[in-house]
Amino acid sequence: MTDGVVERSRPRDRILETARDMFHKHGIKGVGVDAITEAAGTNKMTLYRHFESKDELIVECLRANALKAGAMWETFEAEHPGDKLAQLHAWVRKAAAMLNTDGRGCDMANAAAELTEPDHPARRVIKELKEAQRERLVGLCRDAGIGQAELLADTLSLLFEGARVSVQTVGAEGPSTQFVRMAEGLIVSFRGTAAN
Amino acid sequence: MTDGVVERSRPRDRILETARDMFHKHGIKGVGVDAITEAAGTNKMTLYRHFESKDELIVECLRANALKAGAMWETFEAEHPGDKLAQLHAWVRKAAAMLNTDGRGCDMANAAAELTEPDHPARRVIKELKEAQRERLVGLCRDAGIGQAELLADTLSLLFEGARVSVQTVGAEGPSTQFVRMAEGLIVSFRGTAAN
DNA sequence: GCTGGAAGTTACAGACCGGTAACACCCTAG
DNA sequence: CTAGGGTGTTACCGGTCTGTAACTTCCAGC
Repeated sequence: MTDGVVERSRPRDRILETARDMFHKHGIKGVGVDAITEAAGTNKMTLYRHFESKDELIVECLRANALKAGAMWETFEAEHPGDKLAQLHAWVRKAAAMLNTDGRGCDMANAAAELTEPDHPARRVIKELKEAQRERLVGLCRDAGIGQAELLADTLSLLFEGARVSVQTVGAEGPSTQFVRMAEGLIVSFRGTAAN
Repeated sequence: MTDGVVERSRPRDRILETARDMFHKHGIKGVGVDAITEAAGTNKMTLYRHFESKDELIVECLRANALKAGAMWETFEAEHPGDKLAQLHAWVRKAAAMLNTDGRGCDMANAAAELTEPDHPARRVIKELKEAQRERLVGLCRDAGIGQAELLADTLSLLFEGARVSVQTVGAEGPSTQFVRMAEGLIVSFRGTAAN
């Protein structure tokens, strides 16, 4: 499971999966289409039959990431049915786990750092997906009966985002080790405020 | 003041300044040495007489950035001599101002996102500079008489880091607008705890 | 004015990039 | 068995990248 994702499945799926993995590990500009197709056990022509350009492949990878991340929320609901507060704590634990298992930051944030052209197709997708992500967290906080749900959600989300870049810059032993403590403290503090 | 920093000064300084600006705006892998030297009003040979490689130029740019950021702290001390709490609030205001004036994130974080090779010379420099940055903020919190200075400093720093990536992904009208509110709230909250 | 070093110029090497053309192959649906 | 679409192969295009060689020009200090 290094870079060679060569299970037998349809070429398009292999390319998408391999590209996701390699973009995540080596950055978007750090990976060429040749390297992707080779690792996916196929060739460049096949890639360009399924994706009209590398940029479209990038966009598709980001969407696939978001889809996978969306599935995460469903496990929260499955593990704590109806208990929105427990689901929020599950989110915190899940976020902390990601900090320890993955030294690279958020793919969307990394992509935004790399793709600086203001009209790059990936930028609107990133914005769109990040806003959807925020809506979900806000909804969770609100349903958990927390006053100022937006503020808590935004704070937690900035904290997590910051923790991910911190892991990327100073490593997993830096300030990100305190993430759970910070997040739990915030939740307690916000629970104290009236839910008017 | 777009990309053409061609004031008359020594070529090395012009190259360094121009590279800093262009790396910041377009990303490291998004800028070639030819483009840098042209914008700096010089040529490639001169660049390679002063920097042994692009990687070394990158490292030097990061160090120059940190130097400039270090000067910021001195203005805090100059504007609020001895009043460490006021300096901490000045840091919050300054951070918020950066969120609104600069749509790109932290150069070190962006560089870490782009330069994925684990032994890239820039990575150790980034870690070193980020740790120094943290020490400064921790010191400020401690001198401001705040209990759990490390935890507050880390929280503020993760919040700020997260706000910068948020600006880069969803824009300045997203969650980052709440940064000052979050930060001030945290400071108040930590001031309440005993300084034992 | 002369000299020596810094800076500019041109050309090039070698590698890699994204993307395409033309053609051979294989495998499955009919 | 056959037809046809998906796939593989090879070669190529034009461009860009970092880095270097050889040479000229400029300019300050003596």
